[in-house]
Amino acid sequence: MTGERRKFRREGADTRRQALVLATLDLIAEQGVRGATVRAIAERADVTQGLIRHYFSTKDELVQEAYLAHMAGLTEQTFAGVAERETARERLAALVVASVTPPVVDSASVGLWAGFLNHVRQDARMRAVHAQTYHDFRDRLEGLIVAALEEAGRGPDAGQARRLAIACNAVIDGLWLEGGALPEAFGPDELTGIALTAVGAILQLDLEEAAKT
Amino acid sequence: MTGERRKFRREGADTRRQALVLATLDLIAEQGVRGATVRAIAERADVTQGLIRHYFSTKDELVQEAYLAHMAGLTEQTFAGVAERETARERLAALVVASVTPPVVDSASVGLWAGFLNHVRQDARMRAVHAQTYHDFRDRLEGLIVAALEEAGRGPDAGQARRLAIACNAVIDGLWLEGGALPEAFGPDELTGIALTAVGAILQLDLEEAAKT
DNA sequence: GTCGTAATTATGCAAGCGTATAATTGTTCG
DNA sequence: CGAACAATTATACGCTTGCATAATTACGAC
Repeated sequence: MTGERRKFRREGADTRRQALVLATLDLIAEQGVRGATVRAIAERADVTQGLIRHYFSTKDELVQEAYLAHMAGLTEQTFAGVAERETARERLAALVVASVTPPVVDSASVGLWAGFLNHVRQDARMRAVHAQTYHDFRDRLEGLIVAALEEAGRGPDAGQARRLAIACNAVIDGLWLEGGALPEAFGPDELTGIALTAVGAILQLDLEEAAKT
Repeated sequence: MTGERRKFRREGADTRRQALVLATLDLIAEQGVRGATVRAIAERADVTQGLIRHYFSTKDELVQEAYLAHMAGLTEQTFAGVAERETARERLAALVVASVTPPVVDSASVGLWAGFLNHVRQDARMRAVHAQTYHDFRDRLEGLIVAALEEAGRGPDAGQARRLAIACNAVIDGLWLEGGALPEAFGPDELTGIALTAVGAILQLDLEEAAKT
């Protein structure tokens, strides 16, 4: 019984890095940050742990890249299908609906986000990623809000637009969070209706009709 | 130089348990869950680590109790001073303001909450505490909303009341979260104004005037 | 007082962690 | 075909972790 050395295939750097990032996200989502050990990540990505050090000089570096990937994916999922809509109001409604619907609303995704938050509070680079993601999303939301209001003949000034975007973003974030953290607390389409009504009330726009398109 | 054994005082069980819980919360808030090791907690509480096992049969038990204490404290802080107000609308406004103002809005507090969330997703007992805290807060909020609307001559039905409470709760949660996670992103009283306007818009009530009382 | 006991300290252990480094092996290029 | 090189595996080290257990000590009861 000679201990046989494991066979392996060579892969490009991008492929391997991506696989490791994906494995990291899976593990954090499933078992929290504690479960995402170097050994577990390597096993999930079907490599040995030494390889991680070959692509990331430290584990924090890997975690940081995973965070970036997760946040980018979240924003992308949320805005998918928004641009196709005809009117600005419909685009806004589509964004609101997507924000509180799977796959964006998801227990694992919220857990992932929460797991990262403490890293964010301690690492300056991760804090920068966090701030950038947040402002990026809010700016795009603000753009949609301004367009929808102008479409309705009401152009808000800059200060108003900012405040409206913050408020709408808060509703969306709050519902996203609660929907992910307590999935069984809400009915199937309940969050969608509440989100449209609430954002509509804040902006004084009828979004519920616009969402049906 | 004989290694001198450490002097100590005997304390009641309640005192020590509370001290350990407080030390745990401090550490999680400051350094995240990773920093809250048994040894660090003991040092912060000025005892040796063995004592923790004397009061809590496992570390998770201590963490669970700390979570309970934190959530209870948060709710208590939020509702402090609400009952004293004259009208229901003023009470509601006071609650909204308190929810997005320090000490409730606080980076460490949000970090603490996020740090617990992953424990919550994995431990059934912690999930129960989480759900209970959330529903408790939302029910009290719903009570205030119904009272304020009735005061204004508009009594919502049960379904409406529930949806309004969920929406207002989402605004509050979202602003609480963002205010705590990105303190520098908002002006001093900005969150207060936005919260009052947004909740007021959802309920179609003027809360900004009521908050001045 | 001194005695009993519960509170507290001291010490140790096995497991898991991130990281470092040396040994192999697949791949590419002449 | 063979040599060079990077990708990958294998192994090990030092540290920290949560938990266990034995040794001490403060404090109240009598």
